[in-house]
Amino acid sequence: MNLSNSIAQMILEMLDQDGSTEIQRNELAQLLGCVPSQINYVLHSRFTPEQGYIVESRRGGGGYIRIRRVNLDKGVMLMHAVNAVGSTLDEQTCRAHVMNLTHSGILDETSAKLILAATSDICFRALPQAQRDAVRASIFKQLLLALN
Amino acid sequence: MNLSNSIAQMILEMLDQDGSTEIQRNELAQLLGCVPSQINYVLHSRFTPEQGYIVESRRGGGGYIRIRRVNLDKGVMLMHAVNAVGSTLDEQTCRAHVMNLTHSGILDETSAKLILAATSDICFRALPQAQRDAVRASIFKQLLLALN
DNA sequence: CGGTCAAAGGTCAAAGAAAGTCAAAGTCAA
DNA sequence: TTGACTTTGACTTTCTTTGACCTTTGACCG
Repeated sequence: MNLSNSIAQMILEMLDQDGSTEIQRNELAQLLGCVPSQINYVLHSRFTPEQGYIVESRRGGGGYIRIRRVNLDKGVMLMHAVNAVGSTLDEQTCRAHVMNLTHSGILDETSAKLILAATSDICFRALPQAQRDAVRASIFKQLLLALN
Repeated sequence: MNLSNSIAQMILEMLDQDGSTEIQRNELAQLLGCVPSQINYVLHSRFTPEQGYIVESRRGGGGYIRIRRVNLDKGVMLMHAVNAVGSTLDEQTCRAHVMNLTHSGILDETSAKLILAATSDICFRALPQAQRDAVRASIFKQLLLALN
């Protein structure tokens, strides 16, 4: 097997722990007996966002390269939720959806808070009961679409 | 971990007490076994006003360096925006508010997108014109409050 | 007073430590 | 043989560490 594949596999193994790992470029290169920039090549060819990875790094003393696996089907999950909502949506069901997405790691805390705030019944005091759930459904769907 | 991070962490811990701390540059440097100007470096790279800190100091005998965490008046700015909105809010004005808060660094990109989505006219198709601006005002305020 | 001095803290530039870029050379399968 | 993928290494950029030198402040002394 070629060098790049070995490096990729090694990184994959490190990711298996918890979907995230931090490496020292030079150290890893030495361990593998390759040139440091080889690591960059592997990262660019096999750990791209399209392939579901986020790579962050820092230069200088104490520098590092952090690689995280992200949930590739974020878009899919969001669309799923959008499609599950009909033309009306009551507050309880909406909350359930948000919790679901949060647990799946698709919504961060702030986004979840915002969505809950925008779909809370408090916002619709001015409206007759009949219309509240319709507006909530619209807003919820728009919000999810905005995140896509 | 590198020296600068250790220093920063130590300062952060001191700040945890009450959001404000006073250090002696030389003393701290000696404690950490580093050169005193290293402290300045950390202060300049990690405790800037942009990052929500105010650093004051005094030279000479009995000199000191005081570091305070400021609220970057996020709360204040948000409340300001909330108060600026009456019982109705048209889409244009709303957009202006969002842009404003984004520029001030109070809203990140995702939050801004979500707020725009939730207050967009598309969400209120089911409502008569008269009610749209009222609901938008409610939602916008709820959103800002949620961020506080 | 005004001057002097020691005790802080401040500045800056050079050296060091990572990581990033890029283009040239090598490999390999179709 | 060619084109895509790999490998290498020289050079660049960014962040950190260090040390020499500068400025400010307050106390003390004549």
